[in-house]
Amino acid sequence: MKTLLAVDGNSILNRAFYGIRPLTNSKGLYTHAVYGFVNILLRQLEDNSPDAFAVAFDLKGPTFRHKQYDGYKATRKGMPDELAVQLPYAKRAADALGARVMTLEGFEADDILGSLSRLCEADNDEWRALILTGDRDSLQLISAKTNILLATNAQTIKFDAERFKEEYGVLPTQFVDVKALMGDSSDNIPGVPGIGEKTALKLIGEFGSLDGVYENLSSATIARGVRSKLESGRDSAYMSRSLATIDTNAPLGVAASDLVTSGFNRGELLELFVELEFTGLIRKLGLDNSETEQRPTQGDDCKNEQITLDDLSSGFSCPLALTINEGKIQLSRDGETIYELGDVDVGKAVSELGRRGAELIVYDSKKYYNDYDSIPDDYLFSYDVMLAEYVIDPSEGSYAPERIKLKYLGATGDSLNAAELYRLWQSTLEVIRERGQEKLLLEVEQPLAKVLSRMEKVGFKVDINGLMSFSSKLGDAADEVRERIYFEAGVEFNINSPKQLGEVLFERLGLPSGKKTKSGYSTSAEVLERLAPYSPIVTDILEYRQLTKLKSTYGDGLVKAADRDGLIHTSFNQTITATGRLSSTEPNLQNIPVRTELGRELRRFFIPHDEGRVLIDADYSQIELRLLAHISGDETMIEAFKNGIDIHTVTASQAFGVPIEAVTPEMRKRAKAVNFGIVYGISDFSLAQDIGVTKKQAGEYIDAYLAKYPKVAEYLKDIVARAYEDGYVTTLLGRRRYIPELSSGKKMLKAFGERVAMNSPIQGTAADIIKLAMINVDRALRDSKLDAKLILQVHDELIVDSSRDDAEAAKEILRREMESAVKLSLPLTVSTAVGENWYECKE
DNA sequence: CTGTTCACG
DNA sequence: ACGTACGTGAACAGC
Repeated sequence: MKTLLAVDGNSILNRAFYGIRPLTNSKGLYTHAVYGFVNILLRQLEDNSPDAFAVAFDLKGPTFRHKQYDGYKATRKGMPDELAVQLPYAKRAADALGARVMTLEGFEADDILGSLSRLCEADNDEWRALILTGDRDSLQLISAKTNILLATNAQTIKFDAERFKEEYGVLPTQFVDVKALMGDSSDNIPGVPGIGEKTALKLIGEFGSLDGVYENLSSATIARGVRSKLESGRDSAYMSRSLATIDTNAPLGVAASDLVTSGFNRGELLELFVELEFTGLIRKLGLDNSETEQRPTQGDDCKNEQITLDDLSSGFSCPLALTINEGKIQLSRDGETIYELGDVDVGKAVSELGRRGAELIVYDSKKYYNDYDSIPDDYLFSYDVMLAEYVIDPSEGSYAPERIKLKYLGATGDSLNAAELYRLWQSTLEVIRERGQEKLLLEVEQPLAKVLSRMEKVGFKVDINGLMSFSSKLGDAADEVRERIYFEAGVEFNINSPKQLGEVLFERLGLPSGKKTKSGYSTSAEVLERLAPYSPIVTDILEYRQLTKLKSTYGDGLVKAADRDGLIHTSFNQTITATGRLSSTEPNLQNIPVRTELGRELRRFFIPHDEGRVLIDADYSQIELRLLAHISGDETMIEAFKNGIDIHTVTASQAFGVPIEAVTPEMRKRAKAVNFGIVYGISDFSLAQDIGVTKKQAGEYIDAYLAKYPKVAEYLKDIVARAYEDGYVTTLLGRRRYIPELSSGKKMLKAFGERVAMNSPIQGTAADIIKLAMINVDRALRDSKLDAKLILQVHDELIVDSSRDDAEAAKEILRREMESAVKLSLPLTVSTAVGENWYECKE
């Protein structure tokens, strides 16, 4: 006998959804339900080797049961969004696994399964049916030729007639009659009010059927209370039975033999699993291209030719992918053949290839610029796959070769050979072109990588001795404060442990505890500041925190990071942020203290490379607000900037309805907070928190602001609407950020997505602009032959290390190139300062 | 390895 | 009734 495996798709998907902890892929798409769904299906396919395979799904619309009874499933909530988004993927998965995906208008998946099993019953022992579901309702379908595979959270149990009888004490065919009496709260089937499972099973067991029960109502074995309930619930019982009965005669229009499976569609499965990032399943099923196709990836599979540098004739002037594997240079010009260069210096090879006009494709060009000194100072790679992928999707999180390969080639493994790289060039370039992002990649990110490499190599000089002595002073100060804290607390403890500190403050000393964190009391500065009036210990703790932070992160941290010459070479990461900004690590030079005086002192130890040199600091004034004015086109705001009036004062004057001269410092402070809030995607709550007014008042400020800057209000509304429409937002140079949070069902996530939609175009455009400026500044400084070099970028600020003689000229180049990086409807202004150290570069 | 805190734009 | 600004990185504590 042949086997038909018929699956209740919705039911299995549901089980997986609730049974597995939520998981998303890197795009934020929920995937756990599909993951569980696929695994359950795979397991059953393997265990039962069915000849035919069908997966049935419910449709959205009403079924015949709804027409019969208004209340049917009325208490069911709709599918949560996190599950709904996975439904189409489950259908694709079912199809790719070789199933016939079936739906039928007016019927539920259950009815399709019932009707399929009926087909098997009626066919002279050619077919038997296995029904996979998580729903016990289907147990009524059990027969000699139909078994149920009941999926529970832990396992899948096979139900045949015997097993059913064991568990329920009645026959499968009697199951609907039991339901008729007991009802089903999950489907809102009423049954007979007051009759539960126990009574229902007993009654049906005794009288055989619903009819039997009602024919014997007067029987002595029925208790009086039960009898009266049965009498008044008679109509409800019959209606309930009808609702609970699975239709086995739905018009399917197929025979079991039509559902014979042709097995996995491996290509489809691979594509789907790549999108969902089910790497484990790809491996398990061996879907990886590198094993299933005759494509080159690893050693033996690909055509591998040994060549020498001399062999590289003019034939190699087309784009060439270059990788280094096990110290050997590999080249590919077609994505198939790998040419392996013998023992050749990488820098030499690159410059030789460049001289012959070859355009080289690499992965992570900055690394090559940094690692191979013999690459000529003006040499640029033609294409960087890592940066390309960042431009395609800056929120991916990881740009490891492993992930990019999986996404475009469906190949696993973390190595990258030249043939693979070549194919990644083809695939990513296609996407980049489609979206018009060539300029962003080829004229911004790629040239920037070279600039960043130069900056990293030059480094920022620090005064190590000065830094060490500052650090030790911080240590002494911290020791003193620590003793005071121990005295005030009456106990010695680890002040830097939030756990221990919380115990001391809120339990031992009994201070009023406010906010909580996941793991206990919050002891953040915000909380402690509120506690200051209660005990002098909190001010000491705040001071202790500041001192130890400055000492360990900056004092000691920077000393450790400096090389023997006192140079700090940070790493600029170009593929971290979702907005297009850079980040800086090991050490982070983008968060050197400035806001408090003591912290700011650290900047005195950031000095030029030599005696006779100076630092030049140039920063964009209010770049984000200017961009808000430009992007929204708000005339009032644009005018204010054009006239050079302080924007926060103008805002205060507008929002409070007073003349400019009448704006008080407090008004300006609040207006400034609103300006910031707007850029971040404001909420009244947070604004209130920030400036210490009521939520209501904060709301009024926002309303007043938006009324005075109507185009800003319009921009914020429009950008959110567009983000919902497109699923992403863009910057001036076409940088994209996808916002999957917007399609989340969760209110909080959605609200977050909306703030991201408001903020990213502004923050991202500012990032675009300073990147352009950096490329132009670097080029202009080099062309001018001035002795001045870019050494640091801090988001809206550039720092140059210059000879004293060239400082004025370099400063003007900085200003000019930064101000003219893009042309907007209002000027971008830059303020500059020159000093003996970073601290002095102010005003 | 995660959470908390705090440094920056 | 709930938790809230946007974007980062480093140090430390404590599982």
